[in-house]
Amino acid sequence: MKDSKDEQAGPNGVTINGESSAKRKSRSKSAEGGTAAASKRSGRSQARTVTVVDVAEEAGVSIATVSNVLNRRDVPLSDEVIRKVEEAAGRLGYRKNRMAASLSKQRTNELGMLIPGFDSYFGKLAEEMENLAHRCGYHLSVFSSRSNAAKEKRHIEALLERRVDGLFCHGLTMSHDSIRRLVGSETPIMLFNAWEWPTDAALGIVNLDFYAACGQAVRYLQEKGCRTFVYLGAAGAEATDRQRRSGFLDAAKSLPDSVNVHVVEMSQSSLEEAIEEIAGFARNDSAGPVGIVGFDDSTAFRIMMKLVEKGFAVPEQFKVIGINDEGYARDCYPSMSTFAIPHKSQAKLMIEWLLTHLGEERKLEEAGLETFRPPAGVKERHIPVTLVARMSTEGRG
DNA sequence: CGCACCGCTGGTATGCCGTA
DNA sequence: TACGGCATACCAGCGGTGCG
Repeated sequence: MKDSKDEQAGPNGVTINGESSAKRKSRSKSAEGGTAAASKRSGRSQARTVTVVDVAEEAGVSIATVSNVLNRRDVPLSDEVIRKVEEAAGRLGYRKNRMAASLSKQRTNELGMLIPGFDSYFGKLAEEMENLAHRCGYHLSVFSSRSNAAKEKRHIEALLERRVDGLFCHGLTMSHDSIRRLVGSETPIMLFNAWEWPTDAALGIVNLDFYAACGQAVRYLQEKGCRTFVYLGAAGAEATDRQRRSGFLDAAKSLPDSVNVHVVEMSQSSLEEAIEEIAGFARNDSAGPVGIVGFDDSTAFRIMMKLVEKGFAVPEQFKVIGINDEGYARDCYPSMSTFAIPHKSQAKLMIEWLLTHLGEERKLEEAGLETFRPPAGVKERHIPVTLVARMSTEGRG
């Protein structure tokens, strides 16, 4: 569909010298009873930017018609008027004043997003979200907080001061009560990767299902002949770790009693100490290979490389699975099995959920997206992640 | 002097009514 | 039907005014 708003943008700083008659007319009312401050302000704008008033005058139509042409294509308009307004806007280099429009509509068409950092998965997710938001006529501002509660508060305050129409936040470091007090009820907030968060803290929560993934990893390793299972924990990551750890441990409970299950706390021991401990499992526990599930790719990768360096065989003695599907998991040798994160479907669901809530069904449709209304009472959705099997569990083919 | 209150300002969107 | 014209709302800050 043709979008006049995209075409009318002119060179920045295009100005009109001297006032239009419509402008003079509208100003004259206040100027008569005007204050000193008012005349000072009007004197300041010797060169001002192009407004709808100028476009209306240039096109020979009313301001209402300009507004209708540029914003409301559903009102009856002749092709001739549309053409005249679009040409006038183009000639003058008219650029919509978002601040004024927001003031009038009580909508800024701005969305805010808070992520822990721009690296790997979060960067990809933010980029996808920005693309989708743009397609729907929204602008997305993304801030990174490095999981620092004070920084989170500062960024959220800044976004709320900009009157964003909605917020996307990862599982924050700040308390649930703090975010509720901070955001209030006026601004809808979508949480993502917010495990263990109460569902009433947000409009909705979109979580990646790492619990199921870690359970799947255990069963998959069992099928591959593993009799010893190790989870490489990152206790410092709190809820993120707890979700993966409980998925691993709960799945391990359903394994036969003869298997051995261990958790190695990576944050509490050096890499050498961790390798020593893990190597011990291979010697002591069983004749089968040891299955290792890492908290993430980075953790799994460091352990796998160290095992190879020490002369252990991957995947014959140790089978390793990470989480995140970082580029190096594919490119290293042996290539590492991992879980791919469907950041595109996660981003799509979050945008669709929030914009449906904002009543933007039409924009979603125009952008080729769908509306999303969760069933009554449902406020949390899980996005499944996909196992990508590679050499570290499958062998060298 | 300090304070409270009022009116005005910026630019746009939109509803309603009038008119050709 | 296809416009024009007008009024109003939106928000935050500033200046003016009146009062104690």
